[in-house]
Amino acid sequence: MTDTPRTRADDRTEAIRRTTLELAQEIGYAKLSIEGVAARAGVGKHTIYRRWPSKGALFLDAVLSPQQPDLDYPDTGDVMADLRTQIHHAVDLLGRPPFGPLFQSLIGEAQHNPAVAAELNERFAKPQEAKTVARLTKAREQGQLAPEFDLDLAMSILTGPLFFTLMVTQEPVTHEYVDRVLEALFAGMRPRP
Amino acid sequence: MTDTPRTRADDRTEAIRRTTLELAQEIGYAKLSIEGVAARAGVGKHTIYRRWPSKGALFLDAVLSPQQPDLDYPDTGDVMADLRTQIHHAVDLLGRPPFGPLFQSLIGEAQHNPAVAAELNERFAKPQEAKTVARLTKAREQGQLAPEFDLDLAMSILTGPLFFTLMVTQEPVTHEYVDRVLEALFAGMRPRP
Amino acid sequence: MTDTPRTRADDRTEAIRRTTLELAQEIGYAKLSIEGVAARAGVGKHTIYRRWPSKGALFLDAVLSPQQPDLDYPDTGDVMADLRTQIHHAVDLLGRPPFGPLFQSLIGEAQHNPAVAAELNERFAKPQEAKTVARLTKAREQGQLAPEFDLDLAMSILTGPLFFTLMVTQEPVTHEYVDRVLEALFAGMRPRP
Amino acid sequence: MTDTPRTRADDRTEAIRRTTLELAQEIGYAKLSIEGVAARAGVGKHTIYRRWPSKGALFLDAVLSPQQPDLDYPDTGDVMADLRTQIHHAVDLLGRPPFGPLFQSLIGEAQHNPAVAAELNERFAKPQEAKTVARLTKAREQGQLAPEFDLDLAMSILTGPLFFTLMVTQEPVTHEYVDRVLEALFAGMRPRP
DNA sequence: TATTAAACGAGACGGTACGTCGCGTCTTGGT
DNA sequence: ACCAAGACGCGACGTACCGTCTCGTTTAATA
Repeated sequence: MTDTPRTRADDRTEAIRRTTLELAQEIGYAKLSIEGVAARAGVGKHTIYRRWPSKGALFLDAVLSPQQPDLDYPDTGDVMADLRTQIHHAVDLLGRPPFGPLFQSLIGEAQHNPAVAAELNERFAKPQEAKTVARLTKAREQGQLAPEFDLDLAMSILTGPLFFTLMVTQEPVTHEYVDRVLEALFAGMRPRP
Repeated sequence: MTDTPRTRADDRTEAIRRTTLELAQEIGYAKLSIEGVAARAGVGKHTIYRRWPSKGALFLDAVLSPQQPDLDYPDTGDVMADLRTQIHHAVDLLGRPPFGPLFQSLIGEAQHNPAVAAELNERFAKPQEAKTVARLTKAREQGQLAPEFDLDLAMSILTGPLFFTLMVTQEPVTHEYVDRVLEALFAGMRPRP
Repeated sequence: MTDTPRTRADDRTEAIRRTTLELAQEIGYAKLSIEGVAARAGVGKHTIYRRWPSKGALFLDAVLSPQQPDLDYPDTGDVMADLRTQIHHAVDLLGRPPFGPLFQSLIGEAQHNPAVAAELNERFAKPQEAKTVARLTKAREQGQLAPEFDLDLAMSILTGPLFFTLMVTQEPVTHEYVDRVLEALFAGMRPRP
Repeated sequence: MTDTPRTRADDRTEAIRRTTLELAQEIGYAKLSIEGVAARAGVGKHTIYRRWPSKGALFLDAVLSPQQPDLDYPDTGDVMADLRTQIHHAVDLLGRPPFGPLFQSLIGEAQHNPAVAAELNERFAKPQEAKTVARLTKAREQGQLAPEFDLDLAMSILTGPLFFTLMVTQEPVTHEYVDRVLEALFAGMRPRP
């Protein structure tokens, strides 16, 4: 019966994260400031700097802490269908408010700040990759995937197109679009004999 | 016999762009400031603000102006080989100093600044897509591509994995890695009958 | 039959002076700018700089040109009454809008700008002093003034108190107040035997 | 046993005042800038703006703080002699470097800035007037002054001429000139019977 | 009358300073 | 002893004018 003792420090940490998210959603990451978060949270700036080294780190923690965003894989036995379902979820979460813009800013920040990039990788990309690889491994064992398919490339190939659209062309991504991408990836570009 | 009249204004614009690139390479985009560019270029701040609305816009223009980065497609008749060559070039340009870090920052900035995102699209993504689609169209006509292959997806599928690696996982991208991705894309994930 | 030929240059000069006065009355001397005058007058900045070396000089000219402010002395034969009348006029002109604030700013500017001070002296103070001395000389000859009264001091003594009130204490100056000052100056501080 | 605790804030305030005076004496009030004071004092601009609302207010405080300029009245029993002495002191202080130019600029600034005018009055003109009136009251009681002499006018009449000369004609003021003015004020302009 | 030089409007330009904002560090005072 | 509150040095922001400097375009006086 171990209850989590919820220290005062924990409460404050949580409050700061919550305020950060609120503010970021209201005014955007670019206009977010530690000064503003401290004021809104009723907290001294020192209390923030004691916990996070930079605005980027605070933001990343605020965005990734609340929930490990639910991007787990279903397993219905049909890998193509499961991938489809999962990527639809991903698109819904990452491509739409309220989470979408936060996530977009987070990746933007990672381009300027290596520490943020590293932590983003550790806390988001790698776990996600692990899940993907696990699901694909199973699929391959069941013969639903080409046996020579290179699992190291899984994330790049499956998620890369999605990110490209979200971040470079910045067009809205629909389920239908995702389906077309998935279909193309499965079929391959090479003409069938 | 059209001579380019090279007005004084043009010269200054060029000088500012050049200085911006220099400074960005020395200290990085994050520490770049309009004040700093103005000082180094021996130019009043207003002269910069008269031309570009923000640091991001200036930086984008400085990065994209010098040369339309040479990412044209060769055409040897073998589309797979040509794609390989072109993507190798892209990786060499976008993934390595001096251009790589600049480009990375540029995409990062686009996540915070819609105007930069739009111009990045207009001046970089769309022209590149047009070239890619043109090359693939030809290949499809010659039967080197599955006839049902969806060309609208071309950029996402071909370039997406590359961007994902450069920007999310931020691992170095080798020619060998690109080759494996390309091979997978061509073959498809589906097991061969 | 000399008509004044009113060249275009003269017209422009006049237009700039007029605009300067207008603007000064609207926004105050402190916020007045040559840039603003040029824009309002529909005139290039050069055209102003060609005529006046500084904002102060322009302002002085604009304030003092329109009319030699009518501060002439009446001569009814009674010097005390005439001084009274004249100083009432002076107070009405210098102590009240629209001219009062302009004049106040002008003297303020003269404290920072020697050229303005010199011209203010030449065009305002000295002529005024000449008139005063002339009137007092006549009065002394007619025995209405102590024969040993030192005319060099006339301006300081007669006008000084007025300026002090207008510029240092900046209280409103009434005719009644002026009368009391004049009476005191005439009577002297020394007790009568 | 009250010791003055000399907080850090007090020290900084004093340092800024001192620097302001220094700079003003070196380059003049017109070229003085808050930026310059901050740089010289090794202080952030905000630290100045937190204390004074404008360059004028800072300057006034810097000029008037160091010492209540010693313009007290002696009391030898002879009011005429005492006034003479005091006004000589005033002329020496206000009409000569280093204090003279500062004071002149201060009054100039008061013409543009009502807040400065008000504080100048409060901290300089009114206290000075109080002293003058006190001394004259005593003199009147002792019969050295015309019993009907209007003490409300004292400052205007005694100091006005001095200010007029210092600020409008801007001629140097000598002790001898002051003496002549004083003599005239005592005697009055009216011819003796 | 046609030519030409000057004056002109417009406004770009290198500067300086403005007053504001937020950074990350350091003090202070209250609980 | 910790913490909110916020002062502090600093650096950059974006703006406003300064006084100088091209630009074409009138305008008027000369050839």
